[in-house]
Amino acid sequence: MVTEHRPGSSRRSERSRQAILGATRALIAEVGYAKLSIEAIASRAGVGKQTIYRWWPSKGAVVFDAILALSEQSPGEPVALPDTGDLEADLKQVVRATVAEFSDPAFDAPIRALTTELVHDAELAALYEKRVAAPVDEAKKERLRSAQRAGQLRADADLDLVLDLLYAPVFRRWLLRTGPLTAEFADAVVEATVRAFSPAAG
Amino acid sequence: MVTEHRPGSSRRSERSRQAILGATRALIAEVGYAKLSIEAIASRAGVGKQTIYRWWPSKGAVVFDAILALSEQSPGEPVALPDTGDLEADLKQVVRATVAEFSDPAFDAPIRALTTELVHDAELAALYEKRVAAPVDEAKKERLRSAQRAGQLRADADLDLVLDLLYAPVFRRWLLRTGPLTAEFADAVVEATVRAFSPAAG
Amino acid sequence: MVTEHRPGSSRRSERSRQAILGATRALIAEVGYAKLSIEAIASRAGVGKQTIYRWWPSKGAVVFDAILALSEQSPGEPVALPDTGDLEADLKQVVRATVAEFSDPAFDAPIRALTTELVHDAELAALYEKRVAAPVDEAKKERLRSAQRAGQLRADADLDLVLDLLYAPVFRRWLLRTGPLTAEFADAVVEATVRAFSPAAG
Amino acid sequence: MVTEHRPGSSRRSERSRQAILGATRALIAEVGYAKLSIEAIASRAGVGKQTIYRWWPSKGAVVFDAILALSEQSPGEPVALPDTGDLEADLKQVVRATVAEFSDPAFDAPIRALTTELVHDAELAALYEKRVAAPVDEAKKERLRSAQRAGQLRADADLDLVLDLLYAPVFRRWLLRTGPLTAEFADAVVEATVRAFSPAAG
DNA sequence: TCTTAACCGAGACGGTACGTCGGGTCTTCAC
DNA sequence: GTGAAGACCCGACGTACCGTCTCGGTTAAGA
Repeated sequence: MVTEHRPGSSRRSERSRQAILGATRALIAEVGYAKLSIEAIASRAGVGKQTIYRWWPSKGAVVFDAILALSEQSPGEPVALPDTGDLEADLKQVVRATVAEFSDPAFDAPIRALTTELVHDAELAALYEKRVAAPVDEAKKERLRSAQRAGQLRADADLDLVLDLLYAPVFRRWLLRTGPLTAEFADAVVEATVRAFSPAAG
Repeated sequence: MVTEHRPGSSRRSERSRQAILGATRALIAEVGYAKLSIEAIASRAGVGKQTIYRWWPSKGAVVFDAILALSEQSPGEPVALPDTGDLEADLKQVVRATVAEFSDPAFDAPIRALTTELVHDAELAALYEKRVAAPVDEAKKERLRSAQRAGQLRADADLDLVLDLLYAPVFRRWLLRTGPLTAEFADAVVEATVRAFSPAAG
Repeated sequence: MVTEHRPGSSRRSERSRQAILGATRALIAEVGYAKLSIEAIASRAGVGKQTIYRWWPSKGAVVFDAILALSEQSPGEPVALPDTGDLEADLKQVVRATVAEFSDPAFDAPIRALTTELVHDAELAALYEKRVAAPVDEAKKERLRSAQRAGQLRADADLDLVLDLLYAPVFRRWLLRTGPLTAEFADAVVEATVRAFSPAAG
Repeated sequence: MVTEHRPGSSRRSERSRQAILGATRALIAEVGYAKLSIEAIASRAGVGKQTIYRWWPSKGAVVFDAILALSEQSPGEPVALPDTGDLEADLKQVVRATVAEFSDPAFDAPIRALTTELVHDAELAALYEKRVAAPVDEAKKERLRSAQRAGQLRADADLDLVLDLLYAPVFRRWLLRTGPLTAEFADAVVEATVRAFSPAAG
């Protein structure tokens, strides 16, 4: 993957590809990202090293695909967020979900690994933005636009900024462990953000 | 360092220590964090590898000290933030300064390196929190308390939350390159945050 | 080849066969025998690897055929040696020719390669003996028998021994570079051998 | 070795050196020269690969040293050949000994390996000539000179030529397996050679 | 004339070994 | 007596080839 993967169009072995991605996920969980080696992935997957080097340019790219293969959206199937009409309640639900995901030990190690890759590889980061983040962000913005139409959010609010205010604090507390990452914290962030962009204010 | 460094109290060679930290900084800038090696540091510093292993437990710890040695506060000398009486203006000044620092190419590579270490090493992260972040955060909170006393900020505002709202968006945009990191962005974040915790609101 | 090659009797592509043998000779000359690889032969010959593996059992066998294809006798056409009636002069001529062949740089590398194969592969050596050496040796012995009839050589001389005395010193000097390989040396070897088996002596 | 080995003068580990040479000899006997790998030598010797690469430039050089370490003369202790006064009998004894050595399966594989190296590496061949062959040849020539003084050998005989006639046939039969390698063959070669250079003849 | 099966170029695959880099430990020697 | 120098064992790197195995695409027998 990394670039598009076209099933059936090449002689690439789908069996090997899945074995590699699976072994990569297993090893990240077992030994951590820093001690992950191509050699161990190949061995665990029952695959020659060359088969990895043939299809991925770097260890980071393998990790990237291994993790994305888990969360990849079915193409064309748009992400949908709850829209009960109550913006604050809906946002609390999704931010709490994010907090819960970050708190799940099964996700922690791989996502840290992925994040490390993105920090040091701008190209990979751009690909991640395009393939994963953008669709999700668009869904979130759509919910915010719905709130704008309902008069629950300033009409002139910069939606990228709103998303930053909502998610960056959660992301940073998780990444750097600078404070407790709880549902209460999620709620407080949402409340503050909604307040900041309330039509009544200002 | 990492643990306390007591100048003069041991037989440790200060000359070697400085050479190692300097070589580390130079190499991070030259070859990047990923390709930084203890051997290269020792060779560049004109030092035996053992001299590094004797005093630091890991490569991360060396990098940590190398970067901290640059920004270390003189002990006992508290950080002071501007307090003109205008909270929003004062905050814009300090957040803009943060943005400027992140935008400086000379700081970018080493800070990314340090951040990567903190992400994967909770112990180092705690030390960083204690030695670097806490004093600065305390200074920022002091400015916020001053604003509370002046009636420019809600008296019951959770100051940790306020700091998260102020700094996390900047940090995340820098780390993941998810959007432009400009003075305008800094201003917008400050305005939104101040609005969220304005005494008039809610 | 190695075993018989029957042109026309199979679907084997003569074009591919020639391309493989030619590429093998070219590569032995270019990179030497030690660095010769099947992949390189296939690539140079514009041939799939399988086509080589289909028809030859080992790299040695390909090299063997590649070199033999150069020197192969037309079947049925016996080798003939000069027979002027003067044994010593005739032998000097053929041993000098052998020395000249060994001294030709174009022959040196391939013959060393072939010799290495024969040293380590008894089966190939037997085949070489049968296909190449035996006919030539028989021609040489015929000349010696002629000399016996002419009373220039002991009637009871062991002809295999005579040939060993004549050729082994030249072969060894060439292979191990233990001394100068000149026409004078060839002459000296012939003179000593003829003397050793002179009817007058003993 | 290969170049001089100066015990005690460097930090080189004699224990590792001996383990490597021993493992090399064992593996040549077990799997043959063609399948001998540096990796296997290192593993068997309980040594890092780098320790081999640090001290030897090639696999051939290791093999060379491994075999030479067996036959190396004590420096200063000259080789002595039998001198009973009967040249032919004495020569038969030493050539028979050579035949016996070649026939010993324990020597066959390693000496073939060494010979292959010498064929393809002129530098190594020169070193072998200087370190091993020359002293032995000199001893043989001394015996021949003794025979010259005793009137059993032509005074003007080229001793290098005599040695070639004596040893090359044995060497070639062994290397290429072109005929039986027996004590009778050794005797016949000696008899012919002695005859060729008999003072009475010519 | 039309199958049809062997042969072909191509190259992916699971592997072994290469020669190099660097990790962290341990020893030696010069200052 | 410290500390630079660097040898040591080890693990992993990324590459080259090994010999096997499909893949489609000719191509030449024989039906």
